[in-house]
Amino acid sequence: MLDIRFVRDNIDKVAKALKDRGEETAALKGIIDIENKRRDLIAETDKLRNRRNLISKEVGRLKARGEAAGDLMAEVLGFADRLKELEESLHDVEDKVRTILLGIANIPHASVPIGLDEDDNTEVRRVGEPRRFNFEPKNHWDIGGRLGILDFDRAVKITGARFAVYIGLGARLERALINFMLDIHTRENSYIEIFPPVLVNSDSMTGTGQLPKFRDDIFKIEGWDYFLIPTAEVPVTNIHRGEVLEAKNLPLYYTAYTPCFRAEAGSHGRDTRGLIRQHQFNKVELVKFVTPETSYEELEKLTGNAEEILKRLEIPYRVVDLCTGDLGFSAAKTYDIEVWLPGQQRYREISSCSNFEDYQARRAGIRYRPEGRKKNELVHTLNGSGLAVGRTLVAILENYQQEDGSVIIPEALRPYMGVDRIS
RNA sequence: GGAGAGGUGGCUGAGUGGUCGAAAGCGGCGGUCUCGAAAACCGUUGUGGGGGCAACUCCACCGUGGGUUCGAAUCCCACCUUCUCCGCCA
Repeated sequence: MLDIRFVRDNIDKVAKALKDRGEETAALKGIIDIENKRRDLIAETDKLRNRRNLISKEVGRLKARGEAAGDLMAEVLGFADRLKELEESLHDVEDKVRTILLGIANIPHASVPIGLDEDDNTEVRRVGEPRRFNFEPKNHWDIGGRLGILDFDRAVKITGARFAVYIGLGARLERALINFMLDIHTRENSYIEIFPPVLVNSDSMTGTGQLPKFRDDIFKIEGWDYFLIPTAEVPVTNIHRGEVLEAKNLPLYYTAYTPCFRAEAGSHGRDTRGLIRQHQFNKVELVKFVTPETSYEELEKLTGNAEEILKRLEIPYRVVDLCTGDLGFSAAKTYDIEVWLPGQQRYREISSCSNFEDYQARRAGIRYRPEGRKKNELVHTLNGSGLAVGRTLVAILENYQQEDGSVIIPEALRPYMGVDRIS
């Protein structure tokens, strides 16, 4: 959420930001009027409340002395209805302002390339050489199917489309990857491990920005104000919702493995086969709470932490700087990490690392008290996948496949697998 | 699921209708003392918002949302939540 005072004073900047994102600016129309109305209402209600408070005190004094106070009490009754009306209008207008603000996307950082869609993203770096195959590399669903470690047909029976059953060494590989990632992040990069609830309430979903705008993308539990998390970002960021953090405890680094659930509304026909786009998938997430002046430096470090996993696994990837049109709703800047998939002959997103600046912190009320200063400030929040586990498994199957259909396990993963090949 | 007791400032904890935004203690910060520190003593110390260049001033906030009243931390209703006992349960 943007600061209403910022919006009021910089309406042109906000409009340009939305335009750069390719979003409607209609929401901005009238927000200034509503905000002015809000402030007028505050002035008027406060004036009446002040009068009422003064009178009430006087009534108290008079009654203590046993004197009559009927006239004063009558005066308050004279404007009681008016005050009630004003308070209701104020309530109403405050809700309106908040609703509009909740629907306005974050302002992209100045360094974000202007562009329409993913074709305008800027490649930042490429790491690792795609392997040359002396045979036609297969898709991961073919590899996994033949090895008997992935079963999509039975998942349809159990649940439906966009689910998978992992079997035997397939299940073990998924679990090995989770442990491998968590171990690196906790032991080498001092992230604190979290295992959060995977059902969250609507306040949490609003805090990180999924609600109210992206209701269709998430699963809701019928009859409850509970939602299945689309990412661990939601419960982990909301750990500190409504809190004032100690400056000396910042930056805070958290990592969490969770299953993630996405409705994938509007992506019918895309990635219908295989593990790439599932309703349920595993992810190890990295979340940071930092002071504003360090957040961009922290974004670079966080992205590096995610990249480290692919380096250890020796899988080629590239990092792209998302353009304004591809940037997520709450993010000010995002780096995507894309792995090379020989089966598709292209790079596919495996991690998204973002700096939200104070956008989520303002929604969720996450502040800190800066050293030596009196006023509390909003923290900056960041998060990134470190990594999407299912897609990492895909990358391993496709990059490490052999002509005979077997798959070699990357060196770094062997202690977690207990075997060096799946065949 | 049933019965009961609670939710007050960073923490502990008083406050059951009228200068209560809230006693007291602890903690924090500043100072005196000290070579320095501790102790002791003195002072200070919640959040958000409106107006004002500022000094300052006003409003709101005692789990959340409603209600009663001239006036609510205090009374009423609903909800959330914590604890204890019983039941159930991986």
